[in-house]
Amino acid sequence: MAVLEDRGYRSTAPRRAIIEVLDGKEGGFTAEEIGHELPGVGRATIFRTIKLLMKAGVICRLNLMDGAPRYSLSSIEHHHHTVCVICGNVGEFRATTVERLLRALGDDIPGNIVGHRIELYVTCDQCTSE
Amino acid sequence: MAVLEDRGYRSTAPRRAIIEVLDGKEGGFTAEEIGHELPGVGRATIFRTIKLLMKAGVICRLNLMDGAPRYSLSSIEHHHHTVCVICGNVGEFRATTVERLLRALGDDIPGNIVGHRIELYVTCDQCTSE
DNA sequence: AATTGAAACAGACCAGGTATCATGACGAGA
DNA sequence: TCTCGTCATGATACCTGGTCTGTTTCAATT
Repeated sequence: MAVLEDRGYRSTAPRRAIIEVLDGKEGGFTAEEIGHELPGVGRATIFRTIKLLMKAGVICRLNLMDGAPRYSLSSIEHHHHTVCVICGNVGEFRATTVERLLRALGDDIPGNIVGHRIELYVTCDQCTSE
Repeated sequence: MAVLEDRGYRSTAPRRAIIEVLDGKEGGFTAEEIGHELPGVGRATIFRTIKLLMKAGVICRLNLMDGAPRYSLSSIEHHHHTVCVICGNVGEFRATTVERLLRALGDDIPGNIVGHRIELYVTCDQCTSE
């Protein structure tokens, strides 16, 4: 994860620590969680670094069904999310058909589409089997 | 708007006042806005009533691109939203193709889909022309 | 009219996030 | 490797969106 150097950001200890922690988080995470695992790092720094990593495209923000925010590593370029409504686990999926559909939809919708958000709420296999 | 009576909720002055205010809000609104227009009504009551109206299906919650919450009247059954990234104006649209697509997508996605959220971010005609 | 339980209010509280600011760390260039 | 401007940091205060609690009020029954 040479995100920082690659993009000309300073490589500082707190940033490296945060990235290190994120690296192990496959199913999404909250800002709080990070703060909890890195008590030495200031709250503001955590939010600042999250924002920075979002701008860098490394992570993205999404909402649980009740609106609670959650972040997730984005391993692939453009994608959407599935979120388990029980455990909050986040998955990614990609569907070119979705994009094509949205493009087509653009004709029926007033204004210019500049972005979109698609979230599927699921009960994940693990939660279902319990 | 006989939402309250229809659903067996009590018809109280604050609730009626809130519904009255909402009735004029076509382009979405925030809880704060309502509170501002009805200084006599407690903050808690506003949030409670919003929640109640969501449960009743009268309004629904959505997120601006930065995650800020916004509410909007839902005139039609199941629909999705367009949100202007500049003025925050909210529109509705409906596309059965979307639903069909999502159903098809379900096969490729682990877990059971229990809900979804689709938001299109646009620059509305009014904002574009300025 | 009396009762009563749902709903209201005020206000404390919580979570997520931003702004401010003095201090400290990076790292490019000499 | 020293120096110095710039950028990042942590502490803290603040903001916004929303919930919880305890007490009071009021709508709907009796």
